[in-house]
Amino acid sequence: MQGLGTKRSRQRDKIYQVLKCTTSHPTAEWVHEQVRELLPRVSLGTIYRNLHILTAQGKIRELDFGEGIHRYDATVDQHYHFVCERCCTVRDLPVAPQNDIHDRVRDIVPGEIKSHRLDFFGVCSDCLAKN
Amino acid sequence: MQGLGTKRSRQRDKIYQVLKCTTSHPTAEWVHEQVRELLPRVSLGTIYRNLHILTAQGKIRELDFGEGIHRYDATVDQHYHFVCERCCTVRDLPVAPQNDIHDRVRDIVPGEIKSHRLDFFGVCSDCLAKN
DNA sequence: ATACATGCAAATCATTTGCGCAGTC
DNA sequence: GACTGCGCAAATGATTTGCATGTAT
Repeated sequence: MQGLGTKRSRQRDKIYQVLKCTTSHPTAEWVHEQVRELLPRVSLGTIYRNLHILTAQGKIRELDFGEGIHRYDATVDQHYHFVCERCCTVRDLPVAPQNDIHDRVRDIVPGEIKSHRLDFFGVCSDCLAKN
Repeated sequence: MQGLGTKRSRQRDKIYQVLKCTTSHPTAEWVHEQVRELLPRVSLGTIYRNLHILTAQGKIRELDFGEGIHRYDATVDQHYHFVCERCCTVRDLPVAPQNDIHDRVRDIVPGEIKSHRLDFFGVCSDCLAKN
């Protein structure tokens, strides 16, 4: 017994590649559809299993914006998100971590802050243009 | 037909009261247990239906910290949260909205920012004390 | 050869919904 | 009395898991 994710598989390789090659933040379902084009018999179970393995390996990140559906992101360095409330697209924001924010709340936090999560919500330029 | 939430019910009143009287951010399950002590026959379905009605009325807020379970909060003005990674307790942080943060990313956001969400993660003082 | 990975189908788990009855206005 | 809300049980939808078989090392 060596552990999960120790042996390669065509399925996992493809799943990772799909995530690497998109700037959207897909759902497991969408990844499934993409992988299916190369490997028509992949099951959703395999997609989920591998998304978890890749997450555990730190190669991808699992996101959740409170719609009950997980999304996945191959950009693993800390970054923020901008969520369009109209089309639900999620975009990465290339900003350095604003860790000075911790100072603003340190006094009132009953404990030790390790990290934070910052998401912005609004309407993206695409949707603005459609008005 | 006047719409949902137009007629009062003992169940909804109690659900709201339970949320008002706790500083924790309970799950629907926990609310169910509490309400059950007064009304032993309430169903989980009723809890969910009313949590949605109260949310729609703006009397409570539905939260989600990415564990697949919703949590509810009777504090509806904008505020931040501190989540203890060890005991999963969620605490409100009494800080004014830091809307100047918008300025830091406005240039790089492809659209119009309307709001943001900021959560801090770490270890709460209770858990720190247990070491 | 051995342990990990897959496909499939069945199982979970939180949440939602349809329905007939009960409560509120 | 009309319409909303309830309890119950069945349905849903995303995700997980058991199992027999396939595959990488």
